[in-house]
Amino acid sequence: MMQEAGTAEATSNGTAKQNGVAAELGLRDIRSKSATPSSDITATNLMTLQQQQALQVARQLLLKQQQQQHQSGAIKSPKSNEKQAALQVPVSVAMMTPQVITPQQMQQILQQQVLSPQQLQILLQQQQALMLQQQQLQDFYKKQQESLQLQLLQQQHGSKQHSKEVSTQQLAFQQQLLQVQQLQQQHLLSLQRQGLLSIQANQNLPLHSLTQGVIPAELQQLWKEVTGTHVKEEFSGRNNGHRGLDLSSASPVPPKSSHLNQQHATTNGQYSSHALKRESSAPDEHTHHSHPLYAHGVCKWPGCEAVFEDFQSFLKHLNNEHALDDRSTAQCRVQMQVVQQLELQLAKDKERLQAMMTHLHVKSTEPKPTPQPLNLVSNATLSKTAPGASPPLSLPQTPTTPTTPLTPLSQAHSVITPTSLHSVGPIRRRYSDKYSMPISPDIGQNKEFYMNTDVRPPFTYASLIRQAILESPERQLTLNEIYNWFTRMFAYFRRNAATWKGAVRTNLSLHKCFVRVEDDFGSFWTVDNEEFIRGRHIQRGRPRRHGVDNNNYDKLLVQSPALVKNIQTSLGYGPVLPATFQASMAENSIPLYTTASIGSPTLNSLANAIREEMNGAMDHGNSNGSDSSPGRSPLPAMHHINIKEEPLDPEEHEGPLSLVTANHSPDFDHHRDYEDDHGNEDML
DNA sequence: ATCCTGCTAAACATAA
DNA sequence: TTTATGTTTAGCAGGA
Repeated sequence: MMQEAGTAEATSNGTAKQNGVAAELGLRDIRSKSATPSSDITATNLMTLQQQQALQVARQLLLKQQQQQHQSGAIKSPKSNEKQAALQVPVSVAMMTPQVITPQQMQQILQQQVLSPQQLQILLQQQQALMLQQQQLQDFYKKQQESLQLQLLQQQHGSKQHSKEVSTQQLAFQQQLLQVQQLQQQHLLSLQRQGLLSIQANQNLPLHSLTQGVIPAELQQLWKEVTGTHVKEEFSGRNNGHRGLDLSSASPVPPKSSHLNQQHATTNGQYSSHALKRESSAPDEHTHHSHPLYAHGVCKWPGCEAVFEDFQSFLKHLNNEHALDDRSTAQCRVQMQVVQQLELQLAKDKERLQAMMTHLHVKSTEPKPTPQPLNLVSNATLSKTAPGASPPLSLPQTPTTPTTPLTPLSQAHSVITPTSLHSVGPIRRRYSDKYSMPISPDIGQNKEFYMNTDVRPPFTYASLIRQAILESPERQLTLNEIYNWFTRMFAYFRRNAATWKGAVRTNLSLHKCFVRVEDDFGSFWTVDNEEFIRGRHIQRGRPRRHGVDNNNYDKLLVQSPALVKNIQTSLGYGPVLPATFQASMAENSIPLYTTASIGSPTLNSLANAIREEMNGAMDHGNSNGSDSSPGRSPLPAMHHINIKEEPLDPEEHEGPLSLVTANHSPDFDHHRDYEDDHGNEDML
């Protein structure tokens, strides 16, 4: 798996939790058999990883040498399965973690060998003749598929960024870099390999694989050919095999390859469309049993994994099962999209990186329009321990190439100042905490960023939930829809589902601003903006009595859990204050940030108005902004709704405006009224 | 240091 | 019984 689903995600919080459940959501589909550490890499891990990979590559080379010796003479009967197997590991490893191996490293590694580069070159060529062909095909293909799926699903989980010393911006930068590197390296490696391949003699290129790293235009062309020309070709009884698209007609063609190789040699890793075309027109793709769709005796057609004894039967299968029909066409299209997606992603990320680099170098004070988190930088992994790092100045400003994973850090380090951003993301900084700042603008601005980057959004769950609900056409969502929104909008929430889903549920219950409504079709959640403004915090429930404070409460409650509610009730209301007063207290007890809305309706209105304004469009229809509004969110007119929960919560009325309702009887939801206790508590 | 708040885990309840 | 959905509480950690 690209990323260990269950890995205990060190939450910024420190409460390291490991829900093995993890990532069922976004990852569910990714069941690649090969583990790729490509993501979830901490900064430090990166280094070790890098080293390991270097070793792997080196090992790989050694292996090749050995084999070479044994075989004296590069004969390519890819039948030696053991060798294949032997090589398989290193190769795949190298491929799987391309993002860390820079060309320079490769070079270095090569040079470290006992042999001269030239020798190595030769060796490599021969070896490639032996192994790489199939190997590469398979691995690369796998890799492509996996990464694609991964991207589609979770748009790459950048790094995990546990380093708490880095500013959030740095992290964003780092992530960006990683992403780009990943993509670039993928590209690079593929090209590299293909380049190597192309050098060797007597080998025809796995054309199909080429397409995987090719430019969209090329793909387009290809697709055109497939969809358009192909039919004709079929009729003509000729198979101009288009890189794996020739399946329909792929008739066993008599081997003859040398000529083809020539072409490869000329292209040598460079794939001009021209070259591709010429190559593709060569009808002998499967000559050496090296059909791109056939590896290790298995049909590599997406979704197929049929096993075949020999190449012939595979071809038969190919023609029968994967002929040019709707299904195959669709699959092909998907594959193309996959590739295009990758290309696109790469282009995008490159651009983004460029912008970031530029920005950082220029130290421009202006916010860049780049998709990096604008306002706040999220990042959950950052911690305040960062102070040390905060004075970025100190760090060496080593100019580095984007290819080196870590450097960007230092670079970023040196340029990014905490002040440059709205705030240094402490851990998960809640964006909307102290101010009912709508998160929508921020989300909007950084939408793409959050969608693609595995960073924790700096918003509280409550804010996010609210956002999700308000974004919906009906301003109401079922729990499941809320889940979906989370996963859709944030890469971060594509894993550890059990954790955040639980948090979502908890928040829904806990915050008064979320109102559960039932209709004929089930239940859904709406937002009471009024409440949201007032005190989005633990309104709903009992007083917050845990923690250092409120010990008395704890004691009381602990003694008789069963009586908790009663006790609280009596404590809260009875003894202390008149109901009316309590009501007002309740209002006041709401955390300070709501001050504006407490007390006078006027103020509240004002606050509300402001908020409305800030929120812009998204609020319309909801609370009419009136203080006295039933508060109960936008009940959809269409259904028969039935607000289950505290339909007419007393507080509702007290609302901002006041002390009125004081007489909430403990009848309905005792605990609902406990905030009053809370208020009292404060007094106590 | 204290208090407030958000997050997470967990226990528990309930309905499908 | 299992699963999804809700509710409530405890404890931890960050921020003011």
